[in-house]
Amino acid sequence: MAEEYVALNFLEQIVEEDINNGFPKSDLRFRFPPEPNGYLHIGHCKAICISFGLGEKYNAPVNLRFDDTNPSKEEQEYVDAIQEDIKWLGFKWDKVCYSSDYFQQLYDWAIQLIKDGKAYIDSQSSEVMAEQKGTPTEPGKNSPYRDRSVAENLELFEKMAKGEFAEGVHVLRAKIDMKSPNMLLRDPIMYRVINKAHHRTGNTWNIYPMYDWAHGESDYVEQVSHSLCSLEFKPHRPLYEWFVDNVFTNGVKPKQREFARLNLSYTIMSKRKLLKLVQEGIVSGWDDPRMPTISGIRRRGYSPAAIRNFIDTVGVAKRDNVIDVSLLEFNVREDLNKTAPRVMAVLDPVKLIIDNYPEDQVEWLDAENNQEDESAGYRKVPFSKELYIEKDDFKESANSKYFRLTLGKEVRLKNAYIIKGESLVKDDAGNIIEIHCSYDADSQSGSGTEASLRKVKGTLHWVSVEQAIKAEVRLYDRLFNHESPDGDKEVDFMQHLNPNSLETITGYLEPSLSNVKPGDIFQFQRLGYFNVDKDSTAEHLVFNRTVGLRDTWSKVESKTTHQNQPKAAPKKQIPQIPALNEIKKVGKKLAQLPDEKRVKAITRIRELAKDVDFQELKELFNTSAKKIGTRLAVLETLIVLIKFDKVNANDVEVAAYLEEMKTSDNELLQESLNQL
RNA sequence: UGGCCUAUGGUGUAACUGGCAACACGUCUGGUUUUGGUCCAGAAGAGUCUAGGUUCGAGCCCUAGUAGGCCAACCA
Repeated sequence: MAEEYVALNFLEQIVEEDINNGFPKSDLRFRFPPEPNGYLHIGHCKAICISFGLGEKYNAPVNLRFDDTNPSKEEQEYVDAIQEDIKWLGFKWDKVCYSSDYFQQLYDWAIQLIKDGKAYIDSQSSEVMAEQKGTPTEPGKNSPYRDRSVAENLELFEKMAKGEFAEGVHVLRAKIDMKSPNMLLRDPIMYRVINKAHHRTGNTWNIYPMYDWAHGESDYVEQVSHSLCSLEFKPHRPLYEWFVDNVFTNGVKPKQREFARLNLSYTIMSKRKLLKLVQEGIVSGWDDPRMPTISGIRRRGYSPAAIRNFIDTVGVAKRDNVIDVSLLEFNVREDLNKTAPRVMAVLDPVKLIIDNYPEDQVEWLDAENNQEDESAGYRKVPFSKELYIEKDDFKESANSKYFRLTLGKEVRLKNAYIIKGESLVKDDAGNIIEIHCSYDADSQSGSGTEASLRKVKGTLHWVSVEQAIKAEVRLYDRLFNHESPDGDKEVDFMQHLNPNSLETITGYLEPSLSNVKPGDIFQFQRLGYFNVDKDSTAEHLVFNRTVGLRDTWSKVESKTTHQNQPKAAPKKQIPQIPALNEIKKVGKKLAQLPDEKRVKAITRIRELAKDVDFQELKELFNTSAKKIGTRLAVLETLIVLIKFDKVNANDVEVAAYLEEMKTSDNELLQESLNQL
């Protein structure tokens, strides 16, 4: 009977609660408010999915509103790109709006605030104003212009609007509270003079509203019910509400709520920094497939469904987070696996010659397009005496873990025959230039013969040398080789660029791929997903590697054969945490650990203990008796400090503590005490 | 030295008015497989930042700490 409870994120809970409190469902309205000063990136996808997702969930309208209040940074190019990106993600907005649509209304409201004595013209330099503003720990001081007469304010404001003043001479400020602990409430600027043409209003205005003034009022004009933004706007909320409250007459009063933005490991999200990559030519443009921009990941071959699933799985909450890129990649593979046709392509070729195959024969064999989707059907692939296979798929000698081609062993050629390695041709330098094999003519795939049903361990992909078509293949790797490229305060993010983020090679493809169009996506079997780049032409095909397949073999391989080689990818950086914190962490579960592990953990604690400050440790002296693990860790740490003469065992507090420990009947504690 | 926010396995998110901490990714086993992919079965991994308190009972409530984030642009 009871309705099944579905977990809601905290924003959905807020909406749900409002509805339960009588807010009419039909008044629900959301908005996505990008500033058109750059391209949207994967982080924006979260914001888009949240607001548009709520719109879909409650069948409520969602406005796309360009927050275009600063003509010195904003451009039409971005407006267009943003619309394209949102459409591509599959969302539909109710109206396209612009903050600039409300410039007149905002101006009128500003005049009203002046008349109400709630806003004034300040005529000081920005430096002086900044000084008067105080600091987070000291209150600010009132501007000498704070009590200008309404008439004078009105006159100056009108002249500002008409362009009679140069930039920086006067600003309009809200009269709130220069002593507020919230810096944003210390008489924030509402308008500044900017003598630049606006991409939509041209030269109509010489003053432009600041974000805080424009944003809440725009929400109110549009009757947005829930205005959702990222956490850094939390301190703006009181100001948002102050502005709305001071113009509100009727209708819906919009409500701002904040969520944690998305961060991705090995990625930067700052528009400013992304712009730098573009401007310095590190990448080919905003849509370079290595960029985290929506246009970049689109060009890379990521699908809208994959991205929406990804955003869904990361969830919405209020704490800072760093999502592992591998989760994004998982979602991409998951979606592409269902839809991408399979083809064969060899990217690092070596010639394979079938000695017992007729010289000039070409067979066109049936190949299944997608075993995940029966309706995808079959295609023909040419088979002949001379093929290419991947260099990696052959080893002269290998252990039993290696399922691929070696001399004397059989493997299956995908969609074709079973072959056996016979001999090699090498050049003077000892490089393998030809692998010779024999094939079992009765073993053709799908023929149903006894030979064809034989189990062989490995299956290789291949292409026929004669019919193969060449293509440029761009192999991408992460743009940065640091988990948090801009999280490092000492090192500039540019220092963390991965010099090998793009490798361009020539690949050999089966001929069915000769008629592909930009955007088409395939699985190159056993290699990964690849899509056709927009640079591709009929004469010169260009493929991007979207993402590799999950590769269990590389793990096995690096474990067995490459144990001594350093890892290609840098090890995950473990942030340095204070010794005592780690001791607490290790210590907590100490009592439950099996003996062997506990010995290890204690060794670790003893190492860390040297760096612990006694004053800090002391605070843990009154750990409750039942928390044996923590007590044990504290005791061990203390003993180390005593041994290093950093603490005197006869110190009153120490002695008392040790006495207390002696009264415990816990064996582990007693064991530790025996060290003394 | 101020204000605000946050703290749950390696990562991210759950746990509805307090009731045996769940799901996904990742990791590890095993099975299926003409992709070392997919799929299937299973396992390990946190006792919820610390110390107190309230309660029969706390991840949820209270207090005090600690750690991290945000806030002093005529940016958004």
